[in-house]
Amino acid sequence: MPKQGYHHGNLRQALIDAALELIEVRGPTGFTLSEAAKQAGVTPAAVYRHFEGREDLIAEAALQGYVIFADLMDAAYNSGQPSALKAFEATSRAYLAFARANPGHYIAMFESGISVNRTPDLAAAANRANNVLEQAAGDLSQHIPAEKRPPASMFSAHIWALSHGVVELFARNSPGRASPFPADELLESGIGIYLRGLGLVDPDG
Amino acid sequence: MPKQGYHHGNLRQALIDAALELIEVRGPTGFTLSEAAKQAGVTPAAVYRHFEGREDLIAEAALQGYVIFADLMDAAYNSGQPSALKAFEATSRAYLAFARANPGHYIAMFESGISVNRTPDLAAAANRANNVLEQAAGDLSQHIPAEKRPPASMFSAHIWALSHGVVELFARNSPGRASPFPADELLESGIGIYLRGLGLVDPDG
DNA sequence: TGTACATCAGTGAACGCGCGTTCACTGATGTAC
DNA sequence: TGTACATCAGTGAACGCGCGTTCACTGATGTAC
Repeated sequence: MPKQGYHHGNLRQALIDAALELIEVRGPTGFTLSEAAKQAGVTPAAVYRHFEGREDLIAEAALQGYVIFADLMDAAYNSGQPSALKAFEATSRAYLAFARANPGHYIAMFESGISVNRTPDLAAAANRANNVLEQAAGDLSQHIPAEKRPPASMFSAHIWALSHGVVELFARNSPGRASPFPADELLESGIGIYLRGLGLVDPDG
Repeated sequence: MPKQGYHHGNLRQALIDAALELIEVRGPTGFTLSEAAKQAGVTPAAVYRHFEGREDLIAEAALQGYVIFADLMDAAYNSGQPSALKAFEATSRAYLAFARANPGHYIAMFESGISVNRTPDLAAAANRANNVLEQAAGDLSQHIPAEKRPPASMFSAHIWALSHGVVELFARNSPGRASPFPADELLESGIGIYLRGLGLVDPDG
């Protein structure tokens, strides 16, 4: 239970939460440190007790995002085991679900311009998420004859790009850009066709 | 030939060009009207002779982008005729080529937060580009048996999303995110697999 | 061709604003005895 | 349990800055006669 009064109790996390909300609403660069402080009920100067500055606050928000993201992907992967196909499909669904449920995190991670190599922590968290997807793709590609099997990293890059594109163009309400189909349906069907192209699902499915 | 001296001659376009350069370098929100004016060799106040303000300048840059984009897509589509497959593949390649050659335009169009419905001109230009891709997808899908044929708009949304994802994640040097493969190779192979999944190209290709 | 004048694209100074960051400070908390 | 004191998370005032926008103006351009 957070303490009250002069000392905030958990200002650090409150600032991150405020930042996430503002990033979601105002966009990655519309976000201001001062406003985040205000929203947390605190003077802008107080932020400097917990972060080195504006960039550091955003980076921390992104880091928490990557951790949640990697955990989600990992859980999804495991939930589909031992079927390589089910595991793979679950991770794809987890990608979209994460972007939906955590738009602030998603923006901080992918649109804020924060380098993933800013800190070792951040790079590690980002890598962990990437590795889950690559693992899922690798498992699945074992079912393709070795001589016509694309590298797992290419496979996973395709899926990542398709997922990211669906999120950016059709899942967030891009100003003025109407989605022709629900994002999850679009992603699911796209991946289905792609997997058929790899010979991994029934052509008459 | 532009005039010289007190009167600039073609300040309007010079401002748009400066904006495009700055948007490319500084990002969609890092761009400032004052800096664009400075780069065009003019006082910030002069901008208001040609645009209503900052937003209007960005919107104009986006509009020019959509026009170029639609023209490119259209030319690519025609270049592949009468083969539906060639026309389709050419439009996909044109997408990536445009993003590569016109990063400022691309950002103004897709990442600046400018609504595509801001003006009728803008909406029309955006629609024209979209229609080319949808047309190409529609032509191609005629080769799929009608009962297992996805709607052309879904088909084109898949390709658009994949292209956009490749551009965002792997074509621009996303800070700290190394591309596992060249972007064009990634897009080409991804689309190849997708088309195979639709039964539109030789499974042993 | 030369002059008078209207047009209008630019200037430059000023504005109010919110930003990120710094600093000396203060007052609440927690610990030692 | 009570008191003295160290710690440290917050305050609030101040800073310099660049922003977008406005305004009255000026001087170059182009046209009418």
